[in-house]
Amino acid sequence: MAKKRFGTDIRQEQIAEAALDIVRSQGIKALNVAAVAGKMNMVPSALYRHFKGKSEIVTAVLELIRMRLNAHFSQVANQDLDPLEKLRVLLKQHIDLISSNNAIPRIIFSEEVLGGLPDKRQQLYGIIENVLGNVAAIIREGQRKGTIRSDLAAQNMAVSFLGMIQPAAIIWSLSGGEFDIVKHSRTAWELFADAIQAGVKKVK
Amino acid sequence: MAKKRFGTDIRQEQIAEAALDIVRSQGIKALNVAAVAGKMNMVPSALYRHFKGKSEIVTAVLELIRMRLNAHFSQVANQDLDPLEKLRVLLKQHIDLISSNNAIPRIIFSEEVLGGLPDKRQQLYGIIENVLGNVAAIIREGQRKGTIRSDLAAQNMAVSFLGMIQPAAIIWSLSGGEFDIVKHSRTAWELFADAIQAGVKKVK
DNA sequence: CTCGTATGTGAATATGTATTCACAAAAATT
DNA sequence: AATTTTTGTGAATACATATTCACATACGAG
Repeated sequence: MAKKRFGTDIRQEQIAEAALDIVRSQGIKALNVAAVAGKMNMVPSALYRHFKGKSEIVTAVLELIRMRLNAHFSQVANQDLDPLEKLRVLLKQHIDLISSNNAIPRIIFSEEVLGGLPDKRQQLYGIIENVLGNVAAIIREGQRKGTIRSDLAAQNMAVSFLGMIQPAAIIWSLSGGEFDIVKHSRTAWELFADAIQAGVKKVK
Repeated sequence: MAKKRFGTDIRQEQIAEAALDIVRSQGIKALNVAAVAGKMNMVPSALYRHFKGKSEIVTAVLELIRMRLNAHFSQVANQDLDPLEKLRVLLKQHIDLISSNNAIPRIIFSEEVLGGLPDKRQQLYGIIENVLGNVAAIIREGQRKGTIRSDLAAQNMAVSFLGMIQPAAIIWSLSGGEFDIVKHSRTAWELFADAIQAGVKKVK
C-alpha cells in the first residue's frame, strides 16, 4: 500500500475539502463521517485524530467557504471598474458558480446548516454579513461617485442583490438544472441595474 | 384519561398540522415521529395507523403548504386592484408571514426538504412553480394593461419577485429576528416597483 | 538504529430514530 | 348485546450514524 501519512494541519485542510466536495455533489444530507472518511481513503475513526468530532468538521467547512468567498470579493474589488460594473461581474461570477454545480452559494443561503446548533448559526450568519458588507461597500462607492442612487440604504440594496442569486440557485437546483439561470440573471440584472442607477430613465 | 379518538381522515390533517408546527417552531431538523406523536399526545407507533411512514407525513405537510399558499393567492387575485398593487399586497402578506414566525416561506425556499428523495423534490418544485405561475399571471395582467414593462418575460420577473422575500427570510431567521425585515421589504419594493414599471421615471 | 510520538485501523459502543408487532380498548356494525 | 373493525399502546426491532478504545504501524528526533 503506497499510502502516505500527513500531519494534522494538512489533514484538516484535506478533510474540509473532502467534506465540501460531498456537500457539493450530494447535498448536506449526505455529509457524514463515513462518507468523508471514504473520500479520504481512511477509516472513520481516523478523522478523530484531526478533529474532535463532526461538528468541528462542519465548522472547518464553513471557514473554508468564508475564505473562498473573501478571495472572490477582493479579486473584484481591486479591479479598476465602475461600481455598477463590479456588481455585474460579481453577479456573473456567482451565477457561474451555481451553474458549474458549486455548492457554495447554495450552502450559504441554506437555512439548515447542520442541526442549527447556535454557534453554527452564528458562524453562517457571520459569513452572510460579510458578503452583504462587501456588496454594500461597492454600492456605497457608487453612491459617492454619483452613479448609484443615494436615497436608499446600501445595506438593504445589498440584500436585494442577493435576491438575484439565491432564489435562482434553489430553483435551478430543484429543477435539476432545467431552469435557465443565465437567462434569469440577465433579466434580474436589467431590473436591478435600472432600479439602482441614479438619474433619469428612458422610456422603455 | 379523557382522550378522544378520531377517524383517519381527521387524524391525517391533525398530524400534518402538528408536523408543520414543529417545523415552524424548531426547524426541519426537529421533525421526527416522536416529536409529532408527542405533540398529538400519542405514542409514535400510533402515527402508523394513519400514515404509512414519515415520508408520507412530509408529503402531507407539503400538500398542506400548497393549499395554504393557493388560498393566499386567490384571495389577492380576486380583489379589484391594479396589478402593481396586487404585487405590493402580496409582498406585504409574505413579509407578515415571515415576521410572525410562520415557517411556510422558509420551507418553500429551503433546499433540503428531507433527504431529497426525488419525489419530494418534485413536489416542492411543483409548489414553487405554482407560486411563480401565480405571480407571473399578475405581471402579465399588468403588461396587458400597460402598467408593467413588456420587454422582459413575466416568468423571470416573477423569480425576481421571490428575490425580495427569500433572502430576507433566511437572514431574518439566522439573525434571530434582529434583521429589520420590514425596512428591507420597503427598500426592495421601491427598487422592484421602479424597475418593472412602464414609462418614464423621475429623477431620484 | 532506536525509541517515542503521531497517525491509522478494526472492532466495539452509544445513541437517535424509524418501523413492526402483539395486544388492548374504543367505536361501529350487525 | 355480540361481534367486527378501527384506533391506540408498550415493547421489541432495525438501522444509520457518531464516537471511543486498544492495538498497529509509520515517521522523525536523538
